[in-house]
Amino acid sequence: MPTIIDVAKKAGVSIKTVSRVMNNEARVRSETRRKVRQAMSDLDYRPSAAARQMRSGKSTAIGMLYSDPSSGYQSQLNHAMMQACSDAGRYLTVGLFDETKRQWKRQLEAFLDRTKVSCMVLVPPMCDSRALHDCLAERDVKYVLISPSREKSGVSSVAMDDKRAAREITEHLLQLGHRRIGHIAGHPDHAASVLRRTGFLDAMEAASGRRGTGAVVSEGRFDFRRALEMAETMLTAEARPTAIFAASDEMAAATYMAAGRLGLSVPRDISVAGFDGAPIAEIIWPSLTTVAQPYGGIARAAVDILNRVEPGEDGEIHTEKNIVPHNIIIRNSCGKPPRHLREAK
Amino acid sequence: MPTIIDVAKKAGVSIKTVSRVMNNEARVRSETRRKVRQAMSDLDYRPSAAARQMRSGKSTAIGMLYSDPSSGYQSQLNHAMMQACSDAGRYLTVGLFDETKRQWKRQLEAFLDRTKVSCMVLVPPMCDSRALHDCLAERDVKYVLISPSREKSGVSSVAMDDKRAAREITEHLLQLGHRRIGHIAGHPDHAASVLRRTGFLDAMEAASGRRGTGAVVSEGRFDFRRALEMAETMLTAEARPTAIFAASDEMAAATYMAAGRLGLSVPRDISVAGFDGAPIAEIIWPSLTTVAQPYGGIARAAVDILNRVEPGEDGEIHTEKNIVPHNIIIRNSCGKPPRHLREAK
DNA sequence: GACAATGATGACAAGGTTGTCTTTTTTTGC
DNA sequence: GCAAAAAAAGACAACCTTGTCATCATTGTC
Repeated sequence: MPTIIDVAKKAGVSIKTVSRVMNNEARVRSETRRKVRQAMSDLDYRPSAAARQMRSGKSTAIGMLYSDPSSGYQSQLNHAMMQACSDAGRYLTVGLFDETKRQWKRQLEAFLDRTKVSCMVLVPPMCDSRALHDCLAERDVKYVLISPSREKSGVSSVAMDDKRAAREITEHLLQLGHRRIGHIAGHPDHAASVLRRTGFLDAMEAASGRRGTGAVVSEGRFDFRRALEMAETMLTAEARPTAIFAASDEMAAATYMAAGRLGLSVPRDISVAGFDGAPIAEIIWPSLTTVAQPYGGIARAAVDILNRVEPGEDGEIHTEKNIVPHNIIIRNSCGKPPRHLREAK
Repeated sequence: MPTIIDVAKKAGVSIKTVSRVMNNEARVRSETRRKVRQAMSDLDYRPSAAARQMRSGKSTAIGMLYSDPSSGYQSQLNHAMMQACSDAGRYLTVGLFDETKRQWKRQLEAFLDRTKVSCMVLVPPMCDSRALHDCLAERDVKYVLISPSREKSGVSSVAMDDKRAAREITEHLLQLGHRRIGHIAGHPDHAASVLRRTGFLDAMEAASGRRGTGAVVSEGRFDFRRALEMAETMLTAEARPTAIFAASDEMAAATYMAAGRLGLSVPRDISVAGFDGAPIAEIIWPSLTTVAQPYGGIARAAVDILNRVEPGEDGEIHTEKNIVPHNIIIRNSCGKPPRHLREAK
């Protein structure tokens, strides 16, 4: 493996100059810079993370805390972050973190001491903890929030537009001819749940001209069993909806099960749409129309922001709120409403 | 943060001696060893990973390759490994790895060069790739296999006993009074599928006295839709089974759905058991009786082996095949067979 | 044309650990 | 009780990078 010394020899400069070029310091002639860059790529040189960390006391890795292993959201994001870091030539260091425990602060400090990370990505629900923010600020760690419930001044964030996605998938159902649509909402404490519900209601209002018309909302709270009950209630009601939009793919799967119990076929008798783009959406049958969370885009944006944060570093951090575009994935779970239930426009 | 120098001063010895104690080298008097250990814990000293890596050119982290992000198995194991490493005071460095791509070897070498890991954990399906083994051996990387299809001499492995677990959960169904039991098997290429099917058939044979009696096996191949079809076929057959044991929790969920469509209630009309202990098993309703893969135990055992491999290192590696005990989780998806379908003992 | 100011580059130390070699202490054998 | 051998402990360099300070070259000013 070539070292900085090899590069310096090859470029005919001192090692310090190579260091300057690597770190984008000023005061290097562009001609020299070019020579050094050339030598670096010729030798396929990669700086030693260990040596850098030793000198500066900081790791170049990006830190990420991870609380709930069973959460599909966190593991998907984890994977996307690994990919994004890898693509950007950086590393991801994940730490297990239980924010509900008393000693969370010690746990966090141990993580920071051991890994020496100087920049982090905060995911829900940790990204909303004020105490966590304070702790990181105190130790001078830069961070980016992913899908926070509320923005924080001076801190960049990355998120998808939940409200708009919910509106769009509802519009898809409306376009198919559905006029009476149920929504199984997530847990009201999650910011995303509220946004999705609002997007749904907005679309219904735009279609009917009046808020609430044709919309049936119940709280599934991201809980399979509860969603199962809610869906059963909806589907046995007098004027049952012809489509159900669930705020998560799991709850959509529960809706499938409720439909199955009642002898209703998806999508012939009842259309179902989900949200998340979870693996289960592809797995279950018929495959589920859903909103794919742009995990990859979110992760790339987060890494990108952290990459740009470093160089400036003179206090003037450019804060941004990044909205990553999502995708509606049309699969086989939505069709036209059954003829006898179609309402006049 | 205290350094090795602080420890040496506190213990009244040279830094080299502290280093010797840390690395469990011979030639240190037990009295001295004690003093140093005391000083280390008094100061809450942690060696700097960066400095160590710089000196030795090797990272102390444990490497792990990760291919399929949507695989619940891999993400569960990933989490368990993080936990186990954290408990053992080590780090986990994961790399994304696509063994189907042509340039997998370059990808692997880049991973090794960049991370400098000297010991790794190989998970299915990578752990069965002979080429991968050769590549690691060539670069002198120690590794442990997790649930390999076949053992490799000179390499330790960790696994659960799939056959026995399948036998046990089948026995549970037999004890409840079921005599005609269906099995939806996994993909025949997976070693685990074959073991689970064998365990099932063994239990059925032990109960009935003849191989195959009362057993209905079909191949679900770990595919939701296929499992749905298989379950439907089983449940509409003339002499339908009163219980179905699926080789994965997902396929068990498909069985729930098939039952729902046919108007059968779980567990009143049909008992269902799964395998894996996936999050979905807790989520769906009724909650699923299943075999919990001992992810935590497997990860701990793997880390443990790697911890012990290092010190010896004098060629004589103690190879072991480690079987980690599993747990059958009894939930609410299995009951007695419906009265009219019970057969005489 | 001499001097200062600025820009570009280099020499060297430091950071925490371990390998090599050396020195000191203890044990063994007579 | 002494020499030799073995065990225990230490001194010092090396690993690769970056910060500090010094040096050299160029430009601008009077």
